Amino acid sequence: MTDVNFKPAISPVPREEDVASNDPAQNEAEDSLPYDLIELLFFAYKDFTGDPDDVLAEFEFGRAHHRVLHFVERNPGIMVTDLLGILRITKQSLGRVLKQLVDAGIIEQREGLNDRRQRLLYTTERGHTLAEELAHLQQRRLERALIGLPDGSEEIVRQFLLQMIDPEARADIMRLIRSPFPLKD
Amino acid sequence: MTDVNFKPAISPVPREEDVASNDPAQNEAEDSLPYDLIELLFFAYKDFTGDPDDVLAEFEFGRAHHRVLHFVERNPGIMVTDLLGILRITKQSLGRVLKQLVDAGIIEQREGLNDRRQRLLYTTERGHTLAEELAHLQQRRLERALIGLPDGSEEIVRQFLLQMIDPEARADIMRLIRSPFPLKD
DNA sequence: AGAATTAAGTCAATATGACTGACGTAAATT
DNA sequence: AATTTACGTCAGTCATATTGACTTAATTCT
Repeated sequence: MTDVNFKPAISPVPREEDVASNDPAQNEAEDSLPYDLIELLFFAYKDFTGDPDDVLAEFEFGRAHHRVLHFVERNPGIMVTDLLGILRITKQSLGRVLKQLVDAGIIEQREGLNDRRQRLLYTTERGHTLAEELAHLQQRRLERALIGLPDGSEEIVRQFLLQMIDPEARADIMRLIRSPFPLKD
Repeated sequence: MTDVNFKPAISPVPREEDVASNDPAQNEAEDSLPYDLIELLFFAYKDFTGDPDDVLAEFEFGRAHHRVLHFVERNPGIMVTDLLGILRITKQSLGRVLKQLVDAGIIEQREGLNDRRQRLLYTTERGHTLAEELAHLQQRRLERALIGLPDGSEEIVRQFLLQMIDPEARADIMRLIRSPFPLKD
């Protein structure tokens, strides 16, 4: 395993296909769009989730707990099934995380009024406080990111993000985002 | 475990602190910024990484492989140490993923010319092709997300994303993003 | 020339968050 | 009465990350 032969490094030579044509218009066609946006999005998202991660680490919670807490906070009384649908994870994955949140007194389960099979999810006071703290961290970062940008930028960013989402999913997500209260009953 | 008592659900009642004042200006102060941007970003990023994930799954690779491939593609001849710095992961985490990429003929290691301890990283032809395919998927999604937005929106989004990143890290990332070639030598 | 540092890799153990598939129970619906 | 739904659970697996310690080889510092 130690006697692998490494070739000596070559000084990086542009690949044939990467050699730019002298006609700028021709390059635009293939390369018009921003390699750099890919990387900015990567780093931006990392820092965006980093703020909550730091707070949650003190509770020995991770990002999975944050997602659950967030959507329960935003959709009080949500059914387990609907939460699974939003997060696109399996019952088993949710199970462990949810149990820990309930045990920690962050989330509360209540029997459905009409349907006693349901265990509707609510944040406790403590959970509500934590959820707010985390949301504020992320809102502050979003505010900072919009500083100095021209009027209307927030709406542009909103539209941009919405159009990043698979078209089929947009309507559902729009509804989810606006609705203060559960999706079905 | 089965004999837990669930309280009956309460119909969700707004919390005291959440009851909106009749003065809209007062609400703006606390709640000015978009809860919905948080969620849009969550769903947008999920779909954004979903495209490459699907392709990579055919190779039995995951997102970790994508990140490594991407930054090697963009920084040919990068040192392992520098790659660790970019990804902010440990040597051990990188180790396994990198080995799999090398074994699969996606990434190539070459001994440094000046420093023979280095195993500089390059994509192979195959790796280059795969990296391009993945980048194009993401670029296409970014293009679609910018459709119908006013002129200058791309620059606004770029600025927004940059400002989402921790200020201390921005300069480094800017340099990384522009530089076609390694950071040090 | 010898000591210290750096680049890279490795071993071992662990944690988190996800997965599949199967099964069970209670309650609601048909 | 039969079927479906909501929820939970058991058992096993996988991918990606972690920490800490240690090794080897090569370079740099004094």
